[in-house]
Amino acid sequence: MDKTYQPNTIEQKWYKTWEENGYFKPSGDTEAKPFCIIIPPPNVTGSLHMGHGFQESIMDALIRYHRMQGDNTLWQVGTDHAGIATQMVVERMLAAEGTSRHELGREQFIEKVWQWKAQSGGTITRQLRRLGASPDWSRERFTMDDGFYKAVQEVFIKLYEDGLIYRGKRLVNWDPKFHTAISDLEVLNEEKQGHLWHFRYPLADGSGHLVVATTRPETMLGDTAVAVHPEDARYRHLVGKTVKLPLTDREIPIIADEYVDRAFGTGCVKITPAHDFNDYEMGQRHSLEIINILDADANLNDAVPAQYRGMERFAARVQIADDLDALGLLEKVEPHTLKVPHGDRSGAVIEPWLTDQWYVKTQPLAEEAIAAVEDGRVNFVPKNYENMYFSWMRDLQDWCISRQLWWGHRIPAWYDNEGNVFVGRSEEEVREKYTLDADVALRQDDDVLDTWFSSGLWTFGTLGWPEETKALQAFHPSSVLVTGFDIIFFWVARMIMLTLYFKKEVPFHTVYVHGLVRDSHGQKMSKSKGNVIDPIDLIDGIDLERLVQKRTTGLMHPQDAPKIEKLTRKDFPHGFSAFGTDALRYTYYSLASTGRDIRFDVGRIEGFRNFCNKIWNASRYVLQNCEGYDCGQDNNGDFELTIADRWIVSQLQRTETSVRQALDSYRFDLASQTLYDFIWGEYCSWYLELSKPILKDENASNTIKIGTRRTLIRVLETLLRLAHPLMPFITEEIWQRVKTLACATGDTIMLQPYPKADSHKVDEEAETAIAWLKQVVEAVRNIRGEMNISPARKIPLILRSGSIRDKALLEQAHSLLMQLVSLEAITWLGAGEPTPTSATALVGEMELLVPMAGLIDVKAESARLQKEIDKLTKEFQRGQGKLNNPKFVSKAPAEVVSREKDKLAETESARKRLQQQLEALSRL
RNA sequence: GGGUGGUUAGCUCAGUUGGGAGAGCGACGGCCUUACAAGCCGUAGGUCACAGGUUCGACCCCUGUACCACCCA
Repeated sequence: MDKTYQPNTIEQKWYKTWEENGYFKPSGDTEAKPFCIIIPPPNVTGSLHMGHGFQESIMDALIRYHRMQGDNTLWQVGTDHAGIATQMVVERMLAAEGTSRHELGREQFIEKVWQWKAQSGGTITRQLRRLGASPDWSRERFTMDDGFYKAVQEVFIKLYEDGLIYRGKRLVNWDPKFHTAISDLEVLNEEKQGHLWHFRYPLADGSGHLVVATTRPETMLGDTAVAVHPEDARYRHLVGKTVKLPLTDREIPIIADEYVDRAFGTGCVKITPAHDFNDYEMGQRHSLEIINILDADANLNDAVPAQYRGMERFAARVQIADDLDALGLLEKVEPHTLKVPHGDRSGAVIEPWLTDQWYVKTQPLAEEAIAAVEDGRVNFVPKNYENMYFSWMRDLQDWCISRQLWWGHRIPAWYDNEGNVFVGRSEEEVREKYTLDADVALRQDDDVLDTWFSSGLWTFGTLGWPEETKALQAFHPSSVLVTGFDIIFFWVARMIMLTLYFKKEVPFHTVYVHGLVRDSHGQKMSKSKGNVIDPIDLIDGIDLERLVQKRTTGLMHPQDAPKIEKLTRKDFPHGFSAFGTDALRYTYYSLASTGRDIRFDVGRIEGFRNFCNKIWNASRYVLQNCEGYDCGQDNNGDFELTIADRWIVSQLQRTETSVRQALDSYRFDLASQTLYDFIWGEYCSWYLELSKPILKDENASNTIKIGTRRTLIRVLETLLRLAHPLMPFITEEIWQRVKTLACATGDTIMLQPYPKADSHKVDEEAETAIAWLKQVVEAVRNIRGEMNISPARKIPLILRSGSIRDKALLEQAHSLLMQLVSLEAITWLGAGEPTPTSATALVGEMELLVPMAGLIDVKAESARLQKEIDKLTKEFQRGQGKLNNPKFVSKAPAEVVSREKDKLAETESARKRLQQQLEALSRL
């Protein structure tokens, strides 16, 4: 093995092997438990960001964990056509080429999109492979492939036939940039500083005026009423009268409605049913006229007086305010903060606009979907997301599913010239179904479906539905959905609704919700902030100049480049070294505590790269000492286990239990921590060191040496399997080298059984023995360290006042101790023998003495002792305070009290001994 | 305005039935020790946001406050 761990040389090699050998496919074992994860489909033309990296790493850990447990495991993979996002990208490309989709026409445009997909569609799946993700690539799906389109059609038609999809003219959220309707969820409300204008509307009878307050003066041209609260004494007498709407020749009524907030503005509001959701509702209640004054670009249309026609909406706002002012109708303008709706993709200010759209009636679907979570058929992890889900589901509006886009699933509906609607799989089927003559002209709906409509069918659509396939039978419902909280409404809720309706079962049993990946300062990663980290750069490494370049090119606001460059140079003065996939994945896991966002700190990935290196080198040590030797491969051979062997095996059992427990409860952070502690803290730091004296000892028996090698190699082999779901590459690379020595068979670690604790191997005797040994070692090391005794220098150790147990333990550990702390001799001081002046430490009742002659400075040792004594004194006082409290003694459980008493006695005894030692030193 | 999560070492974070505050990174001191300097050994550093309450005992449970983040209206 190379001396240093080089991830790049092993990762791609193993991935290729795995994929070529079909290891990612389900075992197909129908007796085994099924385990299935359906990937949240990334945008087909997208590229991997930190959020993906995190999410895919979690899924892969679960998949590998279950696969190793022998489950019939499927990770279903696929990509999403991402309607708006993809169309936007292609339109931008066309614009750069000086053309547009309208010039190309629908068919050619869609052809262009497919070309773009063919060209850039492989990026994300290639990157998934770099992460070590192990989905069954042979089953890869795309939301626009033929089979999936069939599922989408079936669902649309069935819902339509069942009366759950309808077409209607309503106010929708209109995106004037993309010229499409969008759903409520795709609208982001941003707080903005604006104004509140107060305008006078003259009463038609000439008896005065009303003052209305509005944030959107331009819509006044579409006002069809003025509303006041029915109990508002200021205005009650005016209800039923009319006002003359300024700038127009219309008279509009004054109405009373509970919805009016008396405290807002003047308590009089203008009502524009065509351009405000609340006003629309009120218009319905009062049968008001609806006057649409905007066109698809959100410019004023021909329904307004001539001088405003064609005017841009925000220009019109200023103009109308000015004109009213000129007429003396502007009473005042106040600063006002308001929520302005924006399209999540376009960023354009959204207009409520009256159009014909398709809707899903959600309430009947929601009821069952709520019940499924209430009764535990679907569980959220962490649990508190269920409340978020409930509160949204209980207040669900109908879902607008039509989009005025070209890229997507075209709505399977046709119209005749009279505007009658026919829904079916194709024009032919529609003609047959509705017995339409050949001479009836039919035209298909131009719109496509919301991308989330098709994503909603993802769990069963990818498995072959509407065919009753074997995969569908075996793997649906899926086991776990791994997703971010941000798409619980967009996707999770809709999947639950649609799947329950069509499959009569839930799409998944568990929803694991992870947090957002942020930068180390807690900022969201975004191109415009220039703080994006590309996971691939962490794997392969990138130098500072290339990183700066990457972050500062293609910016929406090029003027930010210097700021971004400065920040980048400050945060990452050396760019990133090539940390490798395993280190990256391990970092994700270590940060994956539930219910909070994660701040990605590059310092941590370095630590885990070092951890990989540690495993690498430990394995080198083990192999050096095992290859070519008898490691007990012959299970019947003679071998003998030392206390250290029994101890590490015992610790391994406990680690196996904890890691499994952590993975079963989605605590990847705890799993990674537990493994790290065991591998580095116990196996490497202690066990490998403990093995050295034995393997080097020429007097040690062969059976003991075999036992040690056997333990070295078998514990290593086991921990590789234990770690494999988290760090697939390095574990495979090393496993291939150790498997034979450890008597494992098989072609890949991927398909080995996942380690399971054997409670018979838990050995408390060995654990106490090694715990004692560690205490002694640490006490001597402390003296060495504090006294600056060179590690190379051998020192004598004298023991005094030990118990029979101490003596027995020493007997057992004598030679190990000699080596571990580099001693020249260990001697027991007999009763009455003179004590040399020494540095002192305590292990229980036993005193450790390191004679000072030539080694130790009295002053330094006195200071060290004093520090120890101070610590003990504090502890003593704490304990004494507790025990002096009669309430504690009478009310606390007896075992707590007695533990406290023992502790106090120990502390006091230790303190006294050290005190004596200190006094002895001061007499010198 | 309603809701959720958070506040623990300089930084990033653990801390599950309430009973002596932990890790990694960073800092400081010492080591090229035959697996590993991407390492080893040692050390320092915390009124667990604040204020009350419950309790013999609170980082943990309850109430309130402040600040941060996010969701919804």
